[in-house]
Amino acid sequence: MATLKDIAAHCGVDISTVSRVIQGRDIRVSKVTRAKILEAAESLHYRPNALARGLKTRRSGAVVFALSNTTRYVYPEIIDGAQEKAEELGLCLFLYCYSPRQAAAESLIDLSHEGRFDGVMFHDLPHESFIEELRAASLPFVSLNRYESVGERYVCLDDEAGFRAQANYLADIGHRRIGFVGVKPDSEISRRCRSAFCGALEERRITVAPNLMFECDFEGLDFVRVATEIGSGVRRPTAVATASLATAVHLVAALKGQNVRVPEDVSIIGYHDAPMGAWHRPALTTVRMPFRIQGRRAVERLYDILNGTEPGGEVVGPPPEIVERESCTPLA
Amino acid sequence: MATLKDIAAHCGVDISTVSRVIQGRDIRVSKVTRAKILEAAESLHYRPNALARGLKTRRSGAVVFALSNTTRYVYPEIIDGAQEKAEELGLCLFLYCYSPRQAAAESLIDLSHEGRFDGVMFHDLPHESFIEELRAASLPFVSLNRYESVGERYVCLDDEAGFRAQANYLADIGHRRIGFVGVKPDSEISRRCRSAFCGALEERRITVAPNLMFECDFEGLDFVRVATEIGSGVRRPTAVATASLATAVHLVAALKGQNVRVPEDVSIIGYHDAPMGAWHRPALTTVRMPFRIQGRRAVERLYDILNGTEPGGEVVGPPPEIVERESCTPLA
DNA sequence: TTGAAAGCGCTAACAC
DNA sequence: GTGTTAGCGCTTTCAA
Repeated sequence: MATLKDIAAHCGVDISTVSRVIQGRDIRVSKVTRAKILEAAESLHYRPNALARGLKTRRSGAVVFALSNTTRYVYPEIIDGAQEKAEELGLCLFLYCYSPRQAAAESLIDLSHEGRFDGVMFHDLPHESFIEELRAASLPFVSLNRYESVGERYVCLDDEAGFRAQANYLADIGHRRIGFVGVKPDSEISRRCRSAFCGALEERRITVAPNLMFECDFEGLDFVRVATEIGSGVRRPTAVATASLATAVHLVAALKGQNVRVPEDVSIIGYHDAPMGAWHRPALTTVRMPFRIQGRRAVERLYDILNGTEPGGEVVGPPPEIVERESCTPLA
Repeated sequence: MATLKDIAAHCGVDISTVSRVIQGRDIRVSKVTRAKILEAAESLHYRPNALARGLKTRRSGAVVFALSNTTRYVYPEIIDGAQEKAEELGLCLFLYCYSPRQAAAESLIDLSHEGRFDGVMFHDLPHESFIEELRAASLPFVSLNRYESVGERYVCLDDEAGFRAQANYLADIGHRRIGFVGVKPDSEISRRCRSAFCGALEERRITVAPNLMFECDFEGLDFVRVATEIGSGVRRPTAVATASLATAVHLVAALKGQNVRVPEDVSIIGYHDAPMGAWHRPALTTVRMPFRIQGRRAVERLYDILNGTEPGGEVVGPPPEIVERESCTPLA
């Protein structure tokens, strides 16, 4: 690999001059010298050595998106947005998948202390003390989920608006007996989603019956139970909203097992969109949230934090949008 | 962060002595000194600076798993195995998600030239010239898919055995009119899978009718077409094998749209296993492949390559295993 | 068994 | 506008 020294030798100048030109932020270099250096760098395929640079500047120039499981439907869009912004800012974006064997915060802190990256963004909180440990270690972070403990360090979606949109859509197309399948019992986010959903319906004088409020443990097989209760109830709902796309997929499958047809017998609306939503049969009506933009903003904010600015927490737009497909049908 | 210098000062020895002890591979240090140093390192929470070390050794100590899309069902298991082995070897494993905007090989090569990682493993080939470009750039790599162009640098699964097992299972439980839904038309791997599957059946004097051989484009909605052909054919198959778990999921959904029940009307067997297989209704019978071990071996081999040994290409065991669930039923 | 010293490639004062 | 210089934290050869 070519180094500054090579370019300097090639151009008959000092490496400090080359360094200035390569960094591009210094005008105290003559046009001629600059052009000569740039040309040499190009032809020698020069790439600055991130290790040497980082050793000097105490910055690796890399940021990490930490996650426990790659397969969530929403990740590709977040990652793509994040990657796009990272390219624009000259940062290197890696994903880091902490394993069940590790204490997530600890392994991230260790890695950052080794100088492997400068900051981290994440969606899930792998364990209770996660945020506090990052904070105690002064590891710059951005949360993609709003949690009370996060303070100002979040870039999140407007889930209140999302669930209100979901509720209003069902009401708009005539549904009155409505169910809701949330996720992750007892989390703050779970509560927030539920109350936004129910609140929007209440404004329209629609109440969600307690026996139609569910919370599904993703890891288990609770969908079967939910589907049974939905399918066999005396007053079956005409529509059910779910708090994720995957939940909708599983619910439809489980309902099928109960001989409940979607959308003929019951309409299902998901939350978040992904290719699966369109592939699925019936294609899933859902609420589209701006994940790509969230990814972009998260990296941008991490960049700001690394540079000493710390603007307040942020809710990214644009507003949620209903994607109408096959799984919801108006109530005649 | 504590440095070697801090520890040296703390113990009243030279930093070179500390360096030897920290690396752990040098016996030319007295027991007493060693213990003292180790204790100091512990209490100061010393972490070697990967940038400084890498600058000197010309090794970053990081390897990358490159992929285009995180959501594939098989990745978590590969990643977990890879991560596990990386921990054992003292390597740092990052995922790198190349974007559609970039030339994948080029961006990986650039990053490696910056010294950000030493080698790369990957499952998919993002573009035709990928391998050749990596090779031309002398970037160490391991492919998780066997391709002719890869040479010896692969660690792959025994898909021939997998598809034979799949075929034999269906035959064992009495099916004779059998269909097959492959993926990715015209790829080498697609051809290999198909011929292994058909070959195993032919040995039992079962022929797969040409109109029951499908290749589904994942991105499109071909599943509906396939399901229609399967469902409406005069001689409907009693069982259909698919080349992925996701294919099985989509196929079941699409068949449902044709009022074809699984497994009552037709048995479906997937390929590869993942949590989705158990969650799905009907739960999916499938062929379990040793992905975790593949991930482990890939990192191990990358490590070997980085250290100058280049053993031959490798097919990892143990042999495939049929996971019997609900989607297949014996033919009476 | 331990220390001295050079240098990996780069940045950033500072001097000219 | 350009060069000189010191040093980031570490490894490794050589000498003691």
